[in-house]
Amino acid sequence: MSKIKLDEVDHQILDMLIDNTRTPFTDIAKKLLISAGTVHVRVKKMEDAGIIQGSSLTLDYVKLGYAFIAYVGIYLEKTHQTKFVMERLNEIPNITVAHVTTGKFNIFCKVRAKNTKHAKEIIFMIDDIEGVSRTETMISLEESINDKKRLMHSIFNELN
Amino acid sequence: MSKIKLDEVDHQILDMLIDNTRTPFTDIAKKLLISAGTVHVRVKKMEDAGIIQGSSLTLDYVKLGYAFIAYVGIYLEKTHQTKFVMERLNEIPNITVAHVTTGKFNIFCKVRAKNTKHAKEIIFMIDDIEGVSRTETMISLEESINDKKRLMHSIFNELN
DNA sequence: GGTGAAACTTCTAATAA
DNA sequence: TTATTAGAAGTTTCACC
Repeated sequence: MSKIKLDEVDHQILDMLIDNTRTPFTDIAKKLLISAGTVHVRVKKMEDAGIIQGSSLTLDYVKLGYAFIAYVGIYLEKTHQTKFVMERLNEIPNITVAHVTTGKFNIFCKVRAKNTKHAKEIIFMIDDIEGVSRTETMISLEESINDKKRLMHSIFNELN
Repeated sequence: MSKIKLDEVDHQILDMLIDNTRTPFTDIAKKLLISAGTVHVRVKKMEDAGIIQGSSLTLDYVKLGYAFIAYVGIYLEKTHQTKFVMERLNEIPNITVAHVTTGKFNIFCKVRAKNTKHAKEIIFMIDDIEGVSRTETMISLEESINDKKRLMHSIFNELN
């Protein structure tokens, strides 16, 4: 939790690990002309500081039969039960992320499903949550994910 | 790219790796009462099949000074230059994901920024893209990310 | 398919600079 | 803070089920 200043070496380490978390520390060390022990200490420091929260696999959901993505905007009834609805949304595994938002919608979430029929079921589940007045669905026809590295580079350049 | 059937063992392996990609194969092997060699072969199989696309770090963007999230709905001009606009969006590192959608908006994207002022700059950049007619911003006041594991369990139970 | 062991590679913590 | 080093630990291959 302590404050931490990332230097160019930390940046390079993150840069390699963000692409492949299993990159051997010895490889990183070789490339950065430092020792593997140093890489180890640096990574640990960033973990302890909470900058690195963890690591996860990137799975191909399309190959797993989940090719359908939609965003659902949720309008709540006047008696805003935002917290309650957010909790219910979190119980649906197919809702990968939910946001309380300003603007048109009160809540906004991303749905991942097998197909249209399956998505319909999930959207009906959302409609059925107490406090939800109406929903508006936007179906994704094409998804383009930006490389995490690019945001990181942008962040890092500003931190200097 | 070949078809692959995931069994319970594969599922358990993914289950452990999705939480921490550096979980030693020996640990997984111990827990599943199989050999480390088997874990290795299974993981490789899933990588070769493309189910596992890769691994990445989860960074704490708030700690990195990027606490602002917004979704931006984009209306295009009649002469839909969807592809062109998507490409321009992908050049902005702060746009983490963009979707071509049905519904109100033509394109829909997620913006990660330092603060309101910074977000404004990014939204202006979007507005300035040729072919963009108008944008509508929804600021996230609260983000709730669902555990990847839960979607995976749901997917896996259906695959049986 | 899986195993177990060998050979190889990597990690990690202690010591030293 | 960083480097070195050496023992511990993990990975990967392969001959054999």
